[in-house]
Amino acid sequence: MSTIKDVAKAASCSISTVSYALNNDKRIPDITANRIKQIAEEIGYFPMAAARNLKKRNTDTILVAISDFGGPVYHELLDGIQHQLAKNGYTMIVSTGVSSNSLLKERSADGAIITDIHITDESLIQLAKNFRPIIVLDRRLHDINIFNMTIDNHNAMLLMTRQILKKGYVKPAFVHGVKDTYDNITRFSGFMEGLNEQNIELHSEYCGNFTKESGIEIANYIIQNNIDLPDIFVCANDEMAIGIMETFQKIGKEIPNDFGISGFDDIELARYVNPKLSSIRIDHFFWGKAIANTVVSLLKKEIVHIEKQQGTLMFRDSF
Amino acid sequence: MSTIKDVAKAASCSISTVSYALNNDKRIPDITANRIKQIAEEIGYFPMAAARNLKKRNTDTILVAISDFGGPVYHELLDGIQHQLAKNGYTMIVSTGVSSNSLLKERSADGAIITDIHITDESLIQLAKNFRPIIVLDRRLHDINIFNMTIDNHNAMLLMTRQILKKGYVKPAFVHGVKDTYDNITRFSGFMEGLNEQNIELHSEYCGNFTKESGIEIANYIIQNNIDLPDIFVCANDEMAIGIMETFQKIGKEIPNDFGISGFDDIELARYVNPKLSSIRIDHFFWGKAIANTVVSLLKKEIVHIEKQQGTLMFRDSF
DNA sequence: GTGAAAGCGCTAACAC
DNA sequence: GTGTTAGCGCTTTCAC
Repeated sequence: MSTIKDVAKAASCSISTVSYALNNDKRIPDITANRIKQIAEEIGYFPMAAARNLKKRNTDTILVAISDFGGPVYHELLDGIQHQLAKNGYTMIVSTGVSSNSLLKERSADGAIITDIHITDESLIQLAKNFRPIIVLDRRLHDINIFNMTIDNHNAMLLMTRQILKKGYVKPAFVHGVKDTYDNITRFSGFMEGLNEQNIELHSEYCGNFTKESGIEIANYIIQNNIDLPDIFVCANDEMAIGIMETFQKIGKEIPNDFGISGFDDIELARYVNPKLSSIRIDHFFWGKAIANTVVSLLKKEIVHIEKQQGTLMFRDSF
Repeated sequence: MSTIKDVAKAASCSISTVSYALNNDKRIPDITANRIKQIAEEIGYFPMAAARNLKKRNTDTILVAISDFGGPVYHELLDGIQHQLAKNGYTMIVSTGVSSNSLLKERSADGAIITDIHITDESLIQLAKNFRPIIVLDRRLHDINIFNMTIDNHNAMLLMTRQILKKGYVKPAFVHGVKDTYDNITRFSGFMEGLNEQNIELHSEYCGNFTKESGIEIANYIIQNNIDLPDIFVCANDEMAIGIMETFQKIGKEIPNDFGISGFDDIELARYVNPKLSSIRIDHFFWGKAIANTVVSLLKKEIVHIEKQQGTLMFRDSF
């Protein structure tokens, strides 16, 4: 492995000159700089991140911590973040699980974007004591170094609920995801506000965990216990909705004749299930770019204005 | 930000003692070690990666470079890799686009797993001059520091083709993905071997780029130019197959009555389209774990035995 | 315009 | 069992 010393030796100059040349310091004339760059290239020299980071006390890297790579929701978000970060000269690294914690604590990145329910609020607040900025997408935290960029779940769900009630549904059920998560709480509150506006009572509620499997379990539970059906299931996300749909269809129920159903996220599958699932679409690519811009601005100590990301109602055939 | 010096001061000992204690050196008695750990905890000290990496000349991190986060194929693979890497005390970071190149050149990781068609063979071979190990999943490269862990596309496609021909299809077309990629070349060669075994001629071939959109374009091209249809489209992946299916169905074609179709990868959608798409399933989670194990062994300088990952034929309703 | 040298935060060889 | 110290590869201040 070649170091800056090797380049200096080959170019018969000092290491500081090499460093200046490679970092485009204007003090070095172009002729010299180009010669040095050429030699560095020939030798196959590239500055080592660890050394540069240690000296400069920054990494030009942003960490994105996600819950897992399994969900269908992250792709566009990550692509959007990467796109915009690259434009601004930052490197994006993505991690899950225990890796995220190590990377954060070891300060392997200058900033962090968190959407990982496994990382506790406490650990984030602890981290924020000497790490900034932290952008959280999946919760609301109040700390000088933490910035909340969330989806306006409440509003989107309120609008959706209004449309549902307008269609004449009067026995609505809510299907929760992981109960104490930001997404679930705010989606539920938007739904309840919609119900209250029309003085409609909540018919029933079920608790899943945002997975299709939990939707299947809920449906089976209802079927096996012969529980009175709502006339519409309003679900905290698409995956649970799809699980419920498929399970009821297996025993011959017809949607939306026997009951309606709605989702949230507008995953690709929503357009493939039969009937097509009505849902709420978030432009994740756009949102990702906005998040990246915010991190970059924050890193530059600029003043930022943060708005909740709005959703678009996608009416299809499921209610 | 607290450093090892702060801990040393607080514990009234030298920084080396702190370092030893925190790294569980047996020379430090448990009582002392625990006291120091406790103090470090209170102070909120955590070793800085850049400093440790610089000194130790390794990062305990593995980089996974992928083409993008958009495809449906990577999730399980990444989860599998992360799972097994974490078990062995390694941190996984994932990157795309230009980020991958920087991270690699700057030696931000000890090893790399590459499945990114945007990274050229040349740059990989260049990198391999002083970086090891590099595991490539999407090509075959011969270099002392590069290890090829690929899917046995040829064999899987050969087996699939045999079954197709056994069903009586005689006018088979092949739908290419990005033409000079390893996956496309080997899938095509397996297909051709199957044809040759039975002396069946290739009816026609089309060239897409592994996306659903390219499948749609191909189908539209065929329709608009009124081209003679094959009796089966053998596609280099599911997404193109689904694009083709949907486009022909829009003009009233029925599958598999009017023609058959097959895919590769067995993405989740394959089971949701109508008719359900026959495809070739790769156990990506398992494969990911195998890849991680290989990297870890390589890093420990152990001898590794690498086998191509086999696929499973999933016969459904599309031919 | 260029070079010498300090020092970032750590680990580990060496001394005691 | 603990402390002193060199040095990893860079950037940057300061001197010339």
